[in-house]
Amino acid sequence: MEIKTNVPIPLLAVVGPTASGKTALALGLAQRLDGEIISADSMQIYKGMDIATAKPTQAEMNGIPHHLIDILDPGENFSVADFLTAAKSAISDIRARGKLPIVAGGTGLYINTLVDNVELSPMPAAADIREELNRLWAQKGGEHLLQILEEFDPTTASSLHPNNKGRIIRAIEVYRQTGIPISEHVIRSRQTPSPYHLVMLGLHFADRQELYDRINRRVDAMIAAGLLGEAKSMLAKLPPASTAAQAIGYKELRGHFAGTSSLEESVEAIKQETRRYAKRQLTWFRRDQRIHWIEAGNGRSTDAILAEAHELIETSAILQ
RNA sequence: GGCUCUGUAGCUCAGUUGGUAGAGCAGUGGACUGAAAAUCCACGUGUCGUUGGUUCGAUUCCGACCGGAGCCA
Repeated sequence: MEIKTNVPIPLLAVVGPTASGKTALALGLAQRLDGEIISADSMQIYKGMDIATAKPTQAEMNGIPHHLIDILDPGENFSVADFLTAAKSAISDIRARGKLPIVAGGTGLYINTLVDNVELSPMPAAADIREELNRLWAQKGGEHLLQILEEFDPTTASSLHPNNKGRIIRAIEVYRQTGIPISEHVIRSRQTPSPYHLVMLGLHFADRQELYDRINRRVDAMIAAGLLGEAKSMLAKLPPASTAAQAIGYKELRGHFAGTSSLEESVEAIKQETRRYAKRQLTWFRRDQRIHWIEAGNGRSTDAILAEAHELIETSAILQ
């Protein structure tokens, strides 16, 4: 759905690592600014994945409309492209209602693709090509596929490491389907300027350990809230390769359910994987100079964070 | 109290026939365009327990001391 207007669309983005308090901040802002929330989270998309994804409950949502949460069954596939379509459509609906769209979430790729107004070119699924390339990978290895890629897309080939199977295969797949190198697609996708009057807020922790402590505590709380049961029933019905089965909090419990590792070990693994995930998110968001970082640690209250965020938004004048 | 073993990176441990040391894990930094909670890359200086001695040179050999473990009393 195209948004036809020359007037910039106000858009608020709330980003940060997992367990940093994005949900609470986005909710507070939605209440104050008459907004609606668009979740940019690759796992909260799925129904039933509630505890592991720290999805806000109906009560916590407090009447604020949330978009892109619980829209798919866990076995279904989803991608950035699907996110982009759905998020744009949500924005235009929210605008039509005269409300402020607030995109909040930890999936950096989703956030950036939306906020930068990336236009992905049509790309039909090509399971057969992918399968063939996977076979070739198994037979001849990454160097060989990289050489193939080099022939028609040296730019991408030189930026990929031979071990990076997924990206190499994807790059070849794109060229085979469209006749255009993926590096060229990337350039074309960025030609339309962003229609948004954007304010990006990021939650920051001066002390990394404080974030990690929050993560550790949240995992314990998830266990207390029944993560084991949720994980068991999800894993039972999901194909191991599905996106949903890769959620942190499920895959680490496989060993426990199989009896090959103790519950304690599995819980430690969840904590560790969550910390690593947070670190990757920090790397992703750190490079974005547009983000206004708000200190969320050092014992700052939700109200203080909210007040600072509110002030930043007012000075940005996006709500004119 | 005696004997034996042991003390090296945040952790578990290698190693140096004497020339100041390296793996795994943890951790840190980075990349990222249809699976992104995924995937991939890079990064190892540490009073070699302390202190004396021998030596051109000691983390390495010897002594004492301080931790830890075990056995005997």
